[in-house]
Amino acid sequence: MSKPAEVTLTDLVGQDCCAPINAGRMPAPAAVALAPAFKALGDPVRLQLMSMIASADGGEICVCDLTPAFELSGPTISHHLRTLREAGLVSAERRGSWVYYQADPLVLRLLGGLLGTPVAVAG
Amino acid sequence: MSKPAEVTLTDLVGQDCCAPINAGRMPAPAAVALAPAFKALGDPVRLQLMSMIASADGGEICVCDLTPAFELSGPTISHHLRTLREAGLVSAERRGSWVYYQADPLVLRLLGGLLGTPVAVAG
DNA sequence: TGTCAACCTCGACACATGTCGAAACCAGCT
DNA sequence: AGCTGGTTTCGACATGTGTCGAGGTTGACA
Repeated sequence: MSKPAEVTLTDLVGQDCCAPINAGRMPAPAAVALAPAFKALGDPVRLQLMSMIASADGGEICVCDLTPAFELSGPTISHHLRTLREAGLVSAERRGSWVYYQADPLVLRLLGGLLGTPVAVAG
Repeated sequence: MSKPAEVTLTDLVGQDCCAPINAGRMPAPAAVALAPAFKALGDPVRLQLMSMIASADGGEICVCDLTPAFELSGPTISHHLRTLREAGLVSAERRGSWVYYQADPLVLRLLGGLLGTPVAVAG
C-alpha cells in the first residue's frame, strides 16, 4: 500500500461533503480526487452537455438528443460524454438502441458546496 | 462586431448569477466564459492554492507562504497563480517586497451557485 | 547608489487533450 | 441469419498544459 491516502469522489460524497474551499488548505488527496471533476467542467462543450443532462426531463436524456445539438462529430461528443462519465459527474444506461445519460446531483452539490462560500465572511 | 455574444465572468457576476446548471441548456457564450474558471480549478495544485488563498487570514496571502508549501519550483507556482488570475478567481497586489493574492468571493459564489442546486428539489 | 532578495517572464521540453475519420460493437427488424 | 441504424472505440494529428532552468524586473536596505 504505497498510496494509502487515495480518495475517490464517491468517498467525498459519502462524507456528505468536505470542508468548503475557504476553510483551510485542502488536503492533497481531496484535491487529487476533486480536480478531475472540475477539469471535466472546464470545457464549454462539456459545460453545455452537463447542463442539458442535469436539466433533462425525467432526469435523463438520450445521446441521440445531445449529438445533433452541437456542430461536432458523433465521436467527439461521445468522447466528451466519456470524460464526464469518468469524472463521476454523469452515468450512462443503455436501454434498447439508445443510451441515456443522467447527472449525479450529489456530486454536483458536493462541488457546489465546496465553492459556495455561504456568506462565510461573517460580515 | 463579429462576436457580439462575447461574455466575461465579470458580466455574469454582475448579473448576480446565471441560471443553475439544472435549469436548461447553458447558452454557449456563458459556457465559454465559465469554462476557463472551472478549468483553472481542474488541477490539484491550483485547487490547493485556491483553498489556501480563499481561507487566508485577512483575505490575502503572500506568495512567499504559498511557494514553500509545495514541492514545486517557484516558476511553476507562479504559473499556476497566473492561471488562477487569468481565470478571474484571484487578484494580486504588490506591497513592498512581497506579492499578496486574494480570492474573489463573488466569482467563487457564482460558480458554486451554478452547481449548488440549493436543495431546489424542495423535498 | 550598489547589492540583495522576491517574484515574474521567457524559452524549451514531455505529456495530455480536442478533434476527426474509419472501423468495431450492439440491439432491433425483416 | 443477415441487414440497418445508433454509439463507442481506435488511430492519428494539431494544439494546449505542466514543469523546469535561466534571466529580467521590482523594491528594500545599507
